[in-house]
Amino acid sequence: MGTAERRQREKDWRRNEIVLAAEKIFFAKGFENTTIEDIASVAELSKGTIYLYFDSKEQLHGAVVMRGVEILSGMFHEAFEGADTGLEKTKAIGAAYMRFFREQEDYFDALLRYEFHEVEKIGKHDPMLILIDALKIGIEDGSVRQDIDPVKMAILLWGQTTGVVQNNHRKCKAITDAFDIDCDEIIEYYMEQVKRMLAADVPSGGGGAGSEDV
Amino acid sequence: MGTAERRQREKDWRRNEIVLAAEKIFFAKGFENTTIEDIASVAELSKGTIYLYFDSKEQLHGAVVMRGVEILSGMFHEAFEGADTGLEKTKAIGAAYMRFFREQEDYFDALLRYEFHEVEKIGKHDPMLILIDALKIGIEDGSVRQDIDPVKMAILLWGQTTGVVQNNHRKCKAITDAFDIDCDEIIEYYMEQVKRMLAADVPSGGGGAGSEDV
DNA sequence: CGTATATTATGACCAATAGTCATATTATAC
DNA sequence: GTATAATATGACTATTGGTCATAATATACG
Repeated sequence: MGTAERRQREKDWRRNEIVLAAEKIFFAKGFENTTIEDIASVAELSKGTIYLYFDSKEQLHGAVVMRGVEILSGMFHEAFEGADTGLEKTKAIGAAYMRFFREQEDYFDALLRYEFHEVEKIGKHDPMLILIDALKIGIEDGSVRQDIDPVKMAILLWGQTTGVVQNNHRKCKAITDAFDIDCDEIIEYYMEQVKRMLAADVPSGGGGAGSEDV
Repeated sequence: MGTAERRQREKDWRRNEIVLAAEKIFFAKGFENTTIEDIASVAELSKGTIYLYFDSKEQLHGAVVMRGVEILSGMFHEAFEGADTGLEKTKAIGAAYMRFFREQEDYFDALLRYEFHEVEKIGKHDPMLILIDALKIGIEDGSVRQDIDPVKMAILLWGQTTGVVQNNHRKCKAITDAFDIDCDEIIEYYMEQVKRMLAADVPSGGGGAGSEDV
C-alpha cells in the first residue's frame, strides 16, 4: 500500500512549507532579526515542530540559499542554451549572473551570507561547472583564446565575478560619492574586461582604438 | 594643565587594550563563540566597562578589522614604494595581498566577515586608493595599457581579487578534490591573467605562443 | 470496531548572553 | 577636605536558540 509514500510526500511538503515561511521572514526582517518562533508562527506550527524538520536556524538558512542556487543554476542553463558560440555562452552566463544579482537581491544577499561556510564538495549545481563547459566549447569552436585553462579560468571567473558584484553592492553609494561613477558602469566595464580576457580575436595591437563596442 | 590630555591618553590606551583583548579571543574562538564577558575578563575589566568604550560587540569586531586594514594598508604602501614602474607597483600590491591572506589569516577572516556591512564612505585607508595611484603611474610611464580607466580598474581589481581569494579560501579542499588542482596554482594563474589584463606590451597577436613566461 | 503502536505536534522550559542601569569607586578641582 | 565629575562595577533584564516530556493524531491489525 502507498501509505508510506503519501506520508513521505506530506512530510516533504511540510518541510517545504517551513522553508517558504523562513524565506519570507528572512527576506523581510533579515536573518539575524528572525526568530524561530516567527517562522513557526507563519508556518502555523509550533517551535518544536520546526526542529523536527531542521536541526538549526543555520540549516534553515542553508535551505533558503539552496533555493537561490537552484534559481541561479536555472538561469545559467538557460543562458547557456540560448547562446551559440562558447564565448557567447560564457558572456550570457555572466549577464545572467548580473540579472540574478539585480532581480533576486534577497537570494543574492542570502547567498553572500553563505559565503563564509567552508565548502566540502563541489555540488552538482555548482555554477562553476557550467562555466567550465562553456569555456571548453569556446576553445573548441575558436571563439575563446586557445591558451586558457578552462577549469582554472572558470574557477577564477566565478570567484572574481562574485567579488566584483559583492564589492559593487556594498560600496555602491560610497563609490558614487567618492568618484562620481555610476555603479552600473563598473559592471559594464567589468564585462568588457572579461570579454577581452577570454575572446580569441583581440585586435589589441596598438592602443585599442576600435575595441569599445563589445 | 595637561590633565585632560593625559586622561584622554589613558582612555585611548584602555580602549586599545580592550581591542587587543577582543582580538585575542575572536581569533582564538571565533566571533560568534566569544562573549563580552570573555573579553572583559581578559581585559581585566567588567562587562559594563566594555560598554563604556564600545556600543556593541559588532563595533568591537569593527575595531579589530580596522587593525587588519591598517596592516594591509601598510603592506600595500611598502609594496608600492618598493617597485619601479606602475605595473610593477600594481603587481607588487597584488602580491602583498596574497601574502596578507596567507600570513594574517585571522585578520583576513575578520575582514571577510566584515564584507557584509554596507560601506558609507571610502575610508582614507581604503586599499582601492593606492591601487588607483599605481595604475595612474603605470599609464603615465607606459607600463600599463593606455586605454584603461584607472579608477574603474582599481575598483574592479580590489573586488575581483578579494573574490578570487575568498573563493579559493573556502573551496580549496573541494577544488583540489574535484579537479585535482593545487589552490596556489589558481592564485598564480590569476596573477598571470591580471598581468595580461593590465600590461601595455601584450604581444598576443596570433595564438599567444610565447606568452607563457610572464 | 477497539486497542496497541508509531508518527507528528506542542509549548513550557532551560541555558546562554547581549546589553542596561543604579550604585560604588576613584580621580580632579578648588 | 569637600563637591563634582569621570570611570568602573556586576546584578539584572529581555530575548531567543534549542530541548524534552507530554499530548494529539494517524496507522495497523486482530
